[in-house]
Amino acid sequence: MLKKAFIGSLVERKSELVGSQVVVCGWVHRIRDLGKVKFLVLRDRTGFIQATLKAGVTPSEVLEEAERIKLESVVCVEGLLSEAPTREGVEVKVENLKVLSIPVEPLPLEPGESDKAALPVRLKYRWLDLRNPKVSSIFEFEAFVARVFREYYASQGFVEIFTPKIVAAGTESGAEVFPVLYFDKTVYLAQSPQFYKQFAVIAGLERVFEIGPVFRAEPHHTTRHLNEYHSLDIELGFIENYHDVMSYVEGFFRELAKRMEEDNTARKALEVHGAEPPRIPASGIPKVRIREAYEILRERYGKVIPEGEDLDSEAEKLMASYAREEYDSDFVFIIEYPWRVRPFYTMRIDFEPEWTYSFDLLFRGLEVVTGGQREHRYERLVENLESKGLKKDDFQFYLDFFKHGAPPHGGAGMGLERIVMQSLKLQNVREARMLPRDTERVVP
RNA sequence: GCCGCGGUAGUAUAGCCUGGCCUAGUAUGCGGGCCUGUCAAGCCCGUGACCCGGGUUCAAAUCCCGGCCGCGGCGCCA
Repeated sequence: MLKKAFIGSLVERKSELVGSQVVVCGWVHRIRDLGKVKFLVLRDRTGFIQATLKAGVTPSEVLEEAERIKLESVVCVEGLLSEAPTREGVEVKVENLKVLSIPVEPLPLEPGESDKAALPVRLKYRWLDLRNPKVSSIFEFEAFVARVFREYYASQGFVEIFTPKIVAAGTESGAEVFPVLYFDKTVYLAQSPQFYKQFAVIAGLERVFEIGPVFRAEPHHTTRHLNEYHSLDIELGFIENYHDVMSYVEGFFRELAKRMEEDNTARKALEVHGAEPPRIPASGIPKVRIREAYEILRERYGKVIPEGEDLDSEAEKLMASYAREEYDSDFVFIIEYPWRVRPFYTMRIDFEPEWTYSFDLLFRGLEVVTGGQREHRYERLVENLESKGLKKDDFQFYLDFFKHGAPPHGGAGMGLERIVMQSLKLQNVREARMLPRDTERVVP
């Protein structure tokens, strides 16, 4: 390895390393050339460090080589780590220098302040945008969320599964899937692992989770939709009711909030974005029946949502204010959604079939989780399908799973990028995706 | 899909409403020069832009129409 340590760790261990030889590799973030003294600020994802070259001290062939360096050149320097009046408190007195790469044309975007550029420009030159530590911290944070998700559910006895992304039919409707040419037939990109995570539960794995991409062919033009995003899915068998599912969802967010306080990477990301870990009341995330929500919205905010309709995004924001004011919570569960706005596999309430055992979780006013109890009784499932006007034949492969013993079960799907967006208070989900795919964008 | 807003150097912007004072200003980058302790280094010189097409007018970055591209709201959803 050319590089032995991240810059951040060298700086962290400065008290033991000062006075010793170090090798530092990174990108040239700044060049301050005073003629006979030259300062290079080197950067990697973990931090900055100054490298100093001085006429009469640094070997002349090294000084000469340093003349070639431009901003964002990739270099390794070797020298004595010394105390210095820099931000980091140290600098490297360069004795040897290797230029590994020099930009071949002027930079279209300056990494140091790329977050001030317009989003389309940043996305076009994302490899430069990501060099801005404020931007890379988003993806370190995303990895953190995924890691906590994986660790939390594994610790609760869930098995990680990997389901197909090439599927024969859409999950709920046919309209919002991307067709793909698969040998001599048309298949689709999965818009949810829904059927297959239920498959895994019924197949006896009982509790499963998956982190994977999903594809939505909707032509949205908003700050909260992507055509390709990552779904954090869970599904569990032998539940008593859908509150069991919500407990596991809440458990994850509680763990996530806790680890945001403890984890250095997460803390740093929150700090540079001016965000704080979410507030969850000790008494639990509040649960509001959607029928109550209609009333709250009407009486408290003068916002009318007709009975049996879904909440629109304004209503979701208002319910977030309600949760903050009444419960000091950044989260609120909206429960018992109307049957007409939920997919056919949702379990309906026995004595009120127009309503369902389902929920959404709003995080600071944005829907980040959807879940509920699934219908596991074969005949009921067929009825549900018919009630939605769907053809039984199109879903027979799925119905077959339920023919040979299916426990009561439920689950949820969470949008990874949305969780990152809301945690860090980003203005646009695209910022939470390294290379977002939207209606127009397929490169880079 | 429907609706709204926008497009000025590599980047970020001023100018547009109220046409002429625009030979299009500023910052940063880029090229060159000075400087032995800078830290968003500083100073000097230079470089570089009105999305495309049509129209109105003596005169268009500015007003009008069309196109292309971008952004956002709604719907739908994570």
